Amino acid sequence: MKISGGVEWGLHCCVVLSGATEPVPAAKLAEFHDVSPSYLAKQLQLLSRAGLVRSAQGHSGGYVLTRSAAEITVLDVVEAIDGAESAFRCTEVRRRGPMAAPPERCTTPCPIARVMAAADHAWRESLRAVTIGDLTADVVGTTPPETLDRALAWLRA
Amino acid sequence: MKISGGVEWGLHCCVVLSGATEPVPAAKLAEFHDVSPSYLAKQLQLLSRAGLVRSAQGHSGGYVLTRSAAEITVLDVVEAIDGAESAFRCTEVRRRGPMAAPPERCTTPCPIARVMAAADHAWRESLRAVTIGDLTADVVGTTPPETLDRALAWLRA
DNA sequence: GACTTCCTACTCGGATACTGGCTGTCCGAGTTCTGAGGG
DNA sequence: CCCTCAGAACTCGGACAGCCAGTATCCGAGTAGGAAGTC
Repeated sequence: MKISGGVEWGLHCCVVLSGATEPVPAAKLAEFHDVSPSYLAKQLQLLSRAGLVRSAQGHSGGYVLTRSAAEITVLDVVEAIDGAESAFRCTEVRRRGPMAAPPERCTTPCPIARVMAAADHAWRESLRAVTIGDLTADVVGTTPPETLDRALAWLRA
Repeated sequence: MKISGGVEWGLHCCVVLSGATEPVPAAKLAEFHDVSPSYLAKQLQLLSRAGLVRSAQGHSGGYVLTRSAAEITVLDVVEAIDGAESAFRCTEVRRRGPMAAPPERCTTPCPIARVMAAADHAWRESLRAVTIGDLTADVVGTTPPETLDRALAWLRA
């Protein structure tokens, strides 16, 4: 099991966007994080489709958050990029083979699927409890103000 | 993000093994679940390497649980087959690019990595709370005794 | 000087190749049971 | 009747191809800003 690497990029981009006041182009975000511009563009498109960011075309265009960073959870970003379906998919093994369970016995989900679904739920709830605003506050609280100003100035330039 | 399909097979096999009294060959487990024998053998090898099952070779050999089903957690099986490392891997994006954080500022993990690690921990704890014995008890409690007997007899034959 | 027009440059968006890991398969090494043969 | 031994069948274990999702990339469509020209 491996989560898409684009999730990390998307989260970093959201944190950066939460501090910016003007639209930030994808190319600038890519250079800021030193990652592939083309591939990062794909992740930003996913964020755009999910309605987390809005894109502005043309000169001085770029990406902006559609709502306050405190209103965007980490889970929103993860699901936008990595998909919302559970990592575990029950293939209904119990209905196969010589001892296949009859359909009338399968009204409730397989116990295994239930356990995996519960774990998946716990994972998602944990991610839902944290917002991009929380992440930004953490970064702001542990970084010298002059460094933050330099970064914002670099983004503007 | 997608979990290996072998995890589901491994869990089903552990439940079956918890009810068997004699070693069960991989081929029989595969036929019981109607899955590829060769591929299931691979998953059973992983369980064997993790020390969850013990293999017996030769005539009337097969696999047996090494300890009581109540002593084997679902997490044990998942980690044996899917690996124990976290699904999220921090690539230390903050240390790259023109605004790279200096090493002395990276004594604590990146906030993003911390959030993902916490979610991963919640997921694992949820899986650790359930044992194979719990799963077996669920199956036994919701299946007619005669069906259970037929299944055990089929395994023996 | 102000307005209109056009043009350029910049932006995103979707369509297109490539790669690593999961999926699926195979054959060889080792062990246990069985049966025959001899004492 | 018991023991020994050889054979055969069955088991696991690791090594070998195939396929799909994720990775990485590119070029075209569309738009905002700016400069030039005109009134």
